[in-house]
Amino acid sequence: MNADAVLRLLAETYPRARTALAHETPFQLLVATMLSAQSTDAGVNRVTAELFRRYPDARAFARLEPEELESHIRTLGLYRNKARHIIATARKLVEEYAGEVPRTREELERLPGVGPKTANVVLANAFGVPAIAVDTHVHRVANRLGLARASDPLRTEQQLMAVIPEALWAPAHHWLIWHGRQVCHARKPRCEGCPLEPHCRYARERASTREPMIGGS
DNA sequence: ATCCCGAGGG
DNA sequence: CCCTCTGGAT
Repeated sequence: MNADAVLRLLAETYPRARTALAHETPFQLLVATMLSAQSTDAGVNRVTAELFRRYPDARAFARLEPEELESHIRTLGLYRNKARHIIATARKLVEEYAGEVPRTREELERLPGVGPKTANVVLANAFGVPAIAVDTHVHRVANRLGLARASDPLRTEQQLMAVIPEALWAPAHHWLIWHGRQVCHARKPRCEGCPLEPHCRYARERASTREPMIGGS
């Protein structure tokens, strides 16, 4: 593997890759992240622009009826679960945290509809807590590049944090996800034109064996 | 037709 | 561990 090269390329391509969820407060980032499952940033940003204008904070969301929220987020998929969870979380925030978002992983994961991935995104992007959330894409890309080698997401996160300088953890998280979606697909990766191809173990195996051993997920 | 930046529930 | 929820992108 070639961690230095990967990190250098990461720094170069990151500004173009950044597809952050639009938000102005930790609560808004929490909601946007909960909406992002099985959806695109563009789609989420499109609905939250209107949503956050009308319902800017946890207190406003806590008063929402599910049907009302569903009508805003229907195009994002999984809308019933998302609406139910977001409202339940908003109500819990109002009742137990004075409408604010808690800052610990344990408290975040106790909110309805908030799991390890969502908690990590909020911790890293709203509260500056060092973390690299490992999802399907992060895991696959890291494996292919040789930055991490594990079937266990926790182990992968630790390996990534060991290889990547702390200042780059947040960018790396965004970049790995973006790259996994746009370029390094599970099935049909677009290795042609990928700036990492010369450093990528997967690309090498793919070129030589026609059936690479390093897979997705 | 197939896959998805996830969580809850059986 | 496996299933389900959903529309949208490819």
